[in-house]
Amino acid sequence: MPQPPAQRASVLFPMPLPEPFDYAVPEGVRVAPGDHVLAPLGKRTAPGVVWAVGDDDGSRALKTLEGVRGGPRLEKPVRDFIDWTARYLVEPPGVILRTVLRSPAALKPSPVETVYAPTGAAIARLTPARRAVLDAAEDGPASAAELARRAGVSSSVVKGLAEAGALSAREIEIDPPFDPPDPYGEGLELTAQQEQAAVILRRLVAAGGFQAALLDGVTGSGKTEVYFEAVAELLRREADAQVLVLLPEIALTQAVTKRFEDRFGAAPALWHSGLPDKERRRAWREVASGRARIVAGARSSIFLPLPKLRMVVVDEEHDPTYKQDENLTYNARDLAVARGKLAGAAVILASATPSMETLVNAEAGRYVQVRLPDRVKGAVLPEIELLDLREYPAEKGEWLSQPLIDAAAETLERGEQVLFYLNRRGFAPLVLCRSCGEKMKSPEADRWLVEHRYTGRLVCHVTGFSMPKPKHCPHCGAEDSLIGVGPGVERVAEEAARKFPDARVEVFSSDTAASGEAVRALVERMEKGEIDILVGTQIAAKGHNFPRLTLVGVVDADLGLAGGDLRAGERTYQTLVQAAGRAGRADRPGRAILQTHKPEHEALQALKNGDRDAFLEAERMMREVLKLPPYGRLAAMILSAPDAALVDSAAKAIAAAAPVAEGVQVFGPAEPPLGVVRGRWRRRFLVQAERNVDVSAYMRAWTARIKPPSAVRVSVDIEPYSFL
DNA sequence: AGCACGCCGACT
DNA sequence: GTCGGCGTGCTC
Repeated sequence: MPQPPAQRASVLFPMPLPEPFDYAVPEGVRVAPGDHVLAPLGKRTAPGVVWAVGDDDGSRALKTLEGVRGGPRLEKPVRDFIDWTARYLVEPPGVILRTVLRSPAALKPSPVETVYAPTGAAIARLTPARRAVLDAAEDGPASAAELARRAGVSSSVVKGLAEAGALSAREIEIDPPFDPPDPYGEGLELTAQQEQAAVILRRLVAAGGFQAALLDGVTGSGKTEVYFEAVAELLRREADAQVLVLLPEIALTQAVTKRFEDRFGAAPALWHSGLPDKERRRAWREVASGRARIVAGARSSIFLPLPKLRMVVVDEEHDPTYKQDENLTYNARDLAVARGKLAGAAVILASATPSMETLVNAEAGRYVQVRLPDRVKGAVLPEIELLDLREYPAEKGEWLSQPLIDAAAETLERGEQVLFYLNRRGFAPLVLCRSCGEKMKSPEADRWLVEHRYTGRLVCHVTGFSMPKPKHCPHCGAEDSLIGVGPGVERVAEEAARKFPDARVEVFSSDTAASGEAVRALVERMEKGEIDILVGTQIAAKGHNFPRLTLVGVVDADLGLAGGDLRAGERTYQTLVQAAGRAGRADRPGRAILQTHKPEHEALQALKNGDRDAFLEAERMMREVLKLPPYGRLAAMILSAPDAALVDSAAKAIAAAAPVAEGVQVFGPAEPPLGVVRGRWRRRFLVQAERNVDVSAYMRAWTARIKPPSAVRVSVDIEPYSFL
């Protein structure tokens, strides 16, 4: 009998190796691409995933696979996405695989636990201890330890009852599947306009395959209800289809989960980077096995291996938190579109203030455009007023001007809530000496130290450096001469508490809500009306729905209009629209008051007149002339090393190795605004290319030509947001 | 990522 | 004389 040819398997490891490695497949073993295997790697055995299978041509002596692990196979669209993302982000594919395999424990089946329930059988010797356990078991099946705890006895009593036949033992999965969604449930009644939008999206789902759509609707227009209709349509059509809903990290609150429950009768599988191990394991396994149908998560969930992905929703698609800047740099919104293409899934990008990138794609006809210009249920867009601070200056040392204070007083009297928005953490953005004029600077970055009064410290918001506020000026030695200048949220909160002594005032910033959990708690207290005045940074301006919030006061609308960030104008506009959009989402009319020194600025005028198009047109022209995204492409290369001489010599060599290519310009090396971060000196190159240039390919070619010393770290950022 | 090899400083 | 620091290089 002829021997079948020996098989060879290429295995990708979740490590920064340049490519998959080849292994011989043992006789009698069958593997397919996507299978999880164990393979010898150097002196150890490492887990990996089969990337390709072929005949072993014997051209190279291969080691042999050590075993096949169980676990849900990574399907072709997921593997394709890993390969595509690796090339796009200029990373080894194993690095992307590693982020996909975020819960190694999830490859094993769910651990089980034995639970006991009463059988009702009579029992000969019913001691008090046994009686107590049987009573406790009436409350529902539970483990031996749990029953013993409830009954206040030892767990051996439970075992005894099980042997005597009064309790029956059953194994249950500790990680239970998620309840299936019911696509036939009643949604909220749609307005005519929402129904029109829903029809377009349903048709898009019915057509099947990849298509991206922009769902462009003002705050409060009911975008969620509309895309829920598309989700329901999909789940009705395809019995095993999966949906991924991306949300800004901050939006993963009780309120959002509840909306899914109300519509589909079941909570979605939730995913974010802070998930505890047990929940992470459960969610990953259920998602990867295809059992979880609706997954809602933060940006990292774009890497979940959904085998039957048919729809991706990116809610608040313009939100800058979709861009991850640390470790692996990626923009989940961009990856979502690519993933939809590879998986043949519909992609819905929803926003009240779409990014320029998405708008241009929609207008060029690459995305279907769906508009929702009105708010629902009679809720109207807040009236936006510009308050000229030159005309109504605040009192000296204060930041709220009289008309804003009056408006807040009226709002509180009606039992409604106020948000004062100021995108500045801490108490005062600058600390100086009254006696000699010395300004307190961060030791490692060219930044002022910010006074935080709650902690009594001076903090650098860039490096994280902090020190207690000194009693004496470090320059001239004068005592108690250091004073904070300018407003931060803490100082405005202090002022609000002074003006409204009976109001419950709280600060909402990354200092007072450091974890996702703390954010959720604060949002819930605001929803319940346990806070009267919220003084918040950016973090407070994102997609929450506070029905009793009817006044938003923007303390300094000019902040962010200046500065070198290419998206500063766009982002200021988006943030102010979002902040203003907080007001009056339910049936109460809202008001937004923007304090400004430049009421004539085009961004503010556009806001006031509700004229988004005028603002966008100005922004678009600027980008087009400067060949900035989406009219051009950007990439950055960032070097860092423990000393300046090393990073400079490496930068020189790397600059010399930059390939010459048509339509590509390389700027740098430049010392970035944050020249030194955590003891590492940094240098930065910026690559600007024509729209038709494959900037990832350019960066791959460049990085392949350099071999910097190992102490120098090199990272690539495709379409950078931050220029620090 | 691991893990080994390798070449310079303080210890029994 | 050795133990061990982490810089460098390799893993099919």
